[in-house]
Amino acid sequence: MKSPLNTLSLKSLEAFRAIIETDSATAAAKSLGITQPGVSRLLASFEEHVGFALFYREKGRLFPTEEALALYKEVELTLQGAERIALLAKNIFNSDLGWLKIVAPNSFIAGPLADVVTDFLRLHPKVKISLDTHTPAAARELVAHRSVDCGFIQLPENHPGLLVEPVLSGITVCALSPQHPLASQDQISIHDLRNEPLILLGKGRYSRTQINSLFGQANISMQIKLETHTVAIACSFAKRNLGIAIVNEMLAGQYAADDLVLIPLVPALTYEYGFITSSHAPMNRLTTAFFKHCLQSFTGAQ
Amino acid sequence: MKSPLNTLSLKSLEAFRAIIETDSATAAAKSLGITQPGVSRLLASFEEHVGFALFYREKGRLFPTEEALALYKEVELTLQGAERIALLAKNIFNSDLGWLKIVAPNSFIAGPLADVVTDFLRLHPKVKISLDTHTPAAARELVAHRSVDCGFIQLPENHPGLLVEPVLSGITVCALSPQHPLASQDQISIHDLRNEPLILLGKGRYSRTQINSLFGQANISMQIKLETHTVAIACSFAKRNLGIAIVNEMLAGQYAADDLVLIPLVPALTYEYGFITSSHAPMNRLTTAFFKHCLQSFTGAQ
DNA sequence: ATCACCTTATAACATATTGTTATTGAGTTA
DNA sequence: TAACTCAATAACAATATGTTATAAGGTGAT
Repeated sequence: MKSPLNTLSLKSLEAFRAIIETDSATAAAKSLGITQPGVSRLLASFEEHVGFALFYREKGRLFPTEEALALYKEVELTLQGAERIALLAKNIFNSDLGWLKIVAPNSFIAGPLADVVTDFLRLHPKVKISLDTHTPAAARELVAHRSVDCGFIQLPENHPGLLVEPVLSGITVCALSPQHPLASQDQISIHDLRNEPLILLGKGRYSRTQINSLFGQANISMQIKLETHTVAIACSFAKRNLGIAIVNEMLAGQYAADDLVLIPLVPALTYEYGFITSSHAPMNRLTTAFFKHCLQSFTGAQ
Repeated sequence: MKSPLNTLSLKSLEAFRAIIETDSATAAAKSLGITQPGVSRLLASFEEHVGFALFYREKGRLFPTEEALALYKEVELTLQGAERIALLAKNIFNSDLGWLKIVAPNSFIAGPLADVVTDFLRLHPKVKISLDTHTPAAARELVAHRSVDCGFIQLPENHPGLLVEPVLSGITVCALSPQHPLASQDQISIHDLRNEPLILLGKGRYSRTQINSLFGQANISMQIKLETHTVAIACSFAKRNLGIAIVNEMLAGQYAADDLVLIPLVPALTYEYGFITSSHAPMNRLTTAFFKHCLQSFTGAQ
């Protein structure tokens, strides 16, 4: 015998417990959903394992010995432990448990992610989520090093430690006050923007580069009135007619209202966001469930 | 599935724990004393039971998922529980554990039982014993009703609720002071006791009846000087030369010394003591162990 | 590149465990 | 006595668990 558990089995323990609790092998069999001879033999094998009789047989019935009653407590505890394992496994299987850490741009959280996360938490009531915002560079590292479970980031993205799944794309729009002369057009061309005061954001980022090169190719100089870092701020100044903000429609959508109109820019400039996880280990179940939920929400609701 | 434990087995749990702890299926196999394919399959069956992967396979090796680490704690606790069962069973098997309740006459405890109990406690260090004295009638009932585990009682005994095993017999002796004229004889006949002041005990008990009928048959009247209830008291008066005490040698042996001699009475009158337990249920292991120990001590040492 | 040496997984098979049904024997009850 | 209940056992089927042999992939040293 290498280990004291070699011949011990959970079934024997269950049978033993059931006999103690029902005072009969026949009743135990019923409660376990097996037949009486099965219970008799499971008991015999447990008795053989411990090396002494657990019940004395009298008048064709079973009566627990003192030893059996002494063992019963421990057996009960162990079986409860085993049941906890099964329950925990079930919760994990249903992704009903855990702490999901997500990193995403602030405006992405306030915009497309808000409803998705809300729904996900409703579907998995015991799950906790932490949502943080960092610079794209920091976000990449946090995800790659698995300090967080997943993130959303603007594409393209080719960090070697990341797995990237495109999840959402949107167009670039001009956000402007209804009072603005261009506000009645159903699209705004790049040429319309010549000499218009602009509100731009994301200096140094890919999307900004795209805009820059668009103007460059059309040989139009940009009249930058204000540079900022968030879509919310850009929109709030556009609303005050300080100029025209060039923003991601997906993120600006939440600010469109009576005092702010969004008009597509031509030529179209698409933004694409990706779901990122570490390539060093596969997604855990909760992250996988969240990813699927995102795909469904984004493609279904789009 | 009637129960969540249906396909769960301790072996799977052990394999899972061993893999987590050794970081490899090969090492786990070694630590479990089985082969690596066996471990692989036990793991596969556990993964099938929980319904999701517990390790991800990369570069031909196993790496635990977050889910596996979450389960590990519970698994560890449950296996420790199972090991406690095995340990407890072993202790019970060795009769190393428990509380043994014994009832016996006071002089029997102080006499033959003293060394036996001492030895037994040395052999089973974790065992606790309670030793009580009651009237024979009370002792019978206590044992029969299983308020105590066993007892010693003078035979014959035919209470229907008792199992009786004779364990010890001894002869009747006269206890007297060395100054007494009869003290130099190597035996004392019943006729020698005519007109001798006697110290007798156990009025109404079987052994006293025996003595009475012995004198009756020899047509000798008894000169009873003192009646008492314990051998110790009878001997202490005999020591003071108040008279001759007629006592059980087995019980009086402990008082024999320079100032008290024990001389066999003829015709011989034997005392017999029995070990009694309840006939309503078999002896538990500890009681059985104690009984065997008594038999060995009494027959071996006699 | 090739070789030796790791790893894990799988196939094929032997044995043990765990379930089944049918039956027996013992005890209780009408 | 007949009808019932309970536990044990035999005989068998299915499953679990072990084995050995082998495959497939990664690592590291020639």
